[in-house]
Amino acid sequence: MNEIFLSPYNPLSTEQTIYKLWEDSGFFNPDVCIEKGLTAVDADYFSIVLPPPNVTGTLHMGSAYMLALEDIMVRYNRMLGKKTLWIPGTDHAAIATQSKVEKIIQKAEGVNRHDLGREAFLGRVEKFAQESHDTIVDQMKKMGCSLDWSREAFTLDEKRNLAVRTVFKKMYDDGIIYRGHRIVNWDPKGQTTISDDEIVYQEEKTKLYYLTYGPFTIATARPETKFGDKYVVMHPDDTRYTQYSHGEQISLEWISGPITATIIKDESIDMEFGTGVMTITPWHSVVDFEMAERHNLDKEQIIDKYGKLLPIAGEFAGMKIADARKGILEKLKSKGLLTKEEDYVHNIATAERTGGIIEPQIMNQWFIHVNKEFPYPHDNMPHVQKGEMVTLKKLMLSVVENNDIEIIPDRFEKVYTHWIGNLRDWCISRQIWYGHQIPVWYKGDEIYCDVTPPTEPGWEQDADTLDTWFSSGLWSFSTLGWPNTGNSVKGKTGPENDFANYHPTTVLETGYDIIFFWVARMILMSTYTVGQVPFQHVYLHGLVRDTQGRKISKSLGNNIDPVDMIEKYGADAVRMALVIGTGPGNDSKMSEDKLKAYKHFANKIWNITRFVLSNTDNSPLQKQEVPLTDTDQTLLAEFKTLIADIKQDMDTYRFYLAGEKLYGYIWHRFADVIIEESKAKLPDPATAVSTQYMLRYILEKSLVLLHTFMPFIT
RNA sequence: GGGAGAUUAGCUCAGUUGGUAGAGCAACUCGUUUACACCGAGAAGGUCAGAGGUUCGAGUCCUCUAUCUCCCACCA
Repeated sequence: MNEIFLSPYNPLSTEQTIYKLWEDSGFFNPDVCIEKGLTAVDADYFSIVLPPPNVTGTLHMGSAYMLALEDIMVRYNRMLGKKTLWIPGTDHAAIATQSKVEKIIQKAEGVNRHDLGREAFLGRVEKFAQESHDTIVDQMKKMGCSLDWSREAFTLDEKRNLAVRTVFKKMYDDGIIYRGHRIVNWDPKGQTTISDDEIVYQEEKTKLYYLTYGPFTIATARPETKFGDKYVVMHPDDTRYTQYSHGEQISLEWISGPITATIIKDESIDMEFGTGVMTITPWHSVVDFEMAERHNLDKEQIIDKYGKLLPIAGEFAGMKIADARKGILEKLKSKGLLTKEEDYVHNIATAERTGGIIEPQIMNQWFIHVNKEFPYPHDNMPHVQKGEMVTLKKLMLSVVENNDIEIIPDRFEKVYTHWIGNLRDWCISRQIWYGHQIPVWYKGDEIYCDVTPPTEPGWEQDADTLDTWFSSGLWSFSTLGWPNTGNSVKGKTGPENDFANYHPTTVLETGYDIIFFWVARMILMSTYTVGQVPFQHVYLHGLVRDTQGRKISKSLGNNIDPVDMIEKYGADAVRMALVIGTGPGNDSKMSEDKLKAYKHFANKIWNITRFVLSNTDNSPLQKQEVPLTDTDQTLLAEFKTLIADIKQDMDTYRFYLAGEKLYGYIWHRFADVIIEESKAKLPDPATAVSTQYMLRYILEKSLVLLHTFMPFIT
């Protein structure tokens, strides 16, 4: 017996050297496993792409949970003999990373990105991203992740950029991507558009002001936007206003003087709210914009992109809207137009990353058309025929409704389909610098879109970059060699054949909080671009919260660094604590008590091993069958039943159960009962050999089973 | 406004198709037996939120109620 077993288990001193051994072995690379005869060339495959962590700093416990779950799946399938690929990578996270670096340089040097200029600023961002990347990779290795580092990817590297440009061009040619003046979510603070999903609503207590608008009374929470309102809208069935007809013009006195207003009848009006009459501001409200589109009404800009009032506001022009409100109210009051005000609670839209208050604006931006019909060009989707007229929405719905993709837990299928139902065109252009620049060039009125720039002089590239989720959406296939997959052959080894061998990926394992951001976008991109689902199963994990059940956030300062926990309790204990007791889709709380318990378990395993080795080391134990006592036969049969049970749990994604059963068996059955009873049987020549065989068998198999959960100690 | 989830031992949470309630931590008693005190043995602790229903049998299925959490939409 190795004398290492004489002292308690020390994870810190062993984990790093063990990870090194794994890396040197090359077994995380499926090609090496095939070369060395560990995996059959024609074996089934199992593949996962790692949800790439944002290069905005360090990993948190939530990422550690994700890594633990995925490594468990990957090691399990690799041990089953499947060709197993787990691709590592990181995400440039465009706006998140840019705003983080902007904050850093603002604080440290008092400069903003415009002071530095595009090129110099991007240099800073790249340096920051590189440092974050290195930290994150180190953290992933400390967690014991069996990722194939030879295939590492970055959402903004050259290969992924080629994939982005290729998809953009294809969508542009198909009319799926279009440029147009449409209402978008403008963040005056970040000076960029953001998508609907990047909006965070915050409750605000304010006033609802009632204003006299000719013969009507209208209510508004934002008097500063009302300068240009020249349409007054009511429900066609509202009996209070039957004397007014659609299109009728009336003259009235408004904020800056007399105006002519037009009556509009629209069924979207809620007769119950306020007076049942409202004026509209199509340039700065999504709902009003849609109404204006329906009736072909004029739209006028009131607020500029810095959040300041335009000349239409008369003496208030140039003022920030928040500053102007008071003066505007006074003016309304003095003109006798303000009749009533009451307390009002509503939600205001803010930008997730900058906290800026969103001001809807009509702008010329790039969009992905989710409702445009086109003939489906691929012929390998089980429930969509080649040539069938589809939309991106239909594709996204079809694969989940037909179970081409299984979502675990299944209640999220409803969440997903409901979200698709409400989906609007996706605004993909961003006025930030860090990201994939849009592959479109302009010369006067001419537009040129291609994978490569135009060769003639005089063309200028669109300055905007793409929403970070555009490149993330391609992740399942951009990491597998696409678009250079022309010679990709199933059954042949090497990265050039990855697409044929490993796509669709087997499982996407990620947090339920990014089902819309990412899961849906990957489904959109993959079914459209390569005619395959991106993954066959989606396993959604919950959030890891702090001991008080709060969300981990920077402002609360309650982030636990997994590396600190690994140093204190060992990576194996961290993995067990994260995985056990938490089913898919459920949030969990991280407590040090739980970590301590699994560190003790690691030590228990250590001592079990020490006992078994010291009692079987010098025995003539061979691989061949040993005549077993009835007792030992029963014990082994019981153990084999457990293995079958655990295998079933593993196959049905119930890792939390499998881990708990292993824990319970090893500690409270094997150690507390079987080993205790063996102490009487070992010295007896009649039972010694059988007992030794039985102990050794259970120990070795237990370690194998436990390896997926606790790879280092086992 | 729409939807989802939770409510089980003092605390944190498991409990897969309905069949005698489980784990970790904490607390209690005993034990320092040559794998382990990062241990073992034992005992204690729950009308499984409440009410009704289905069933031979319900924490598990159905209905309603209460409380909490989250997601989506966002009304001038």
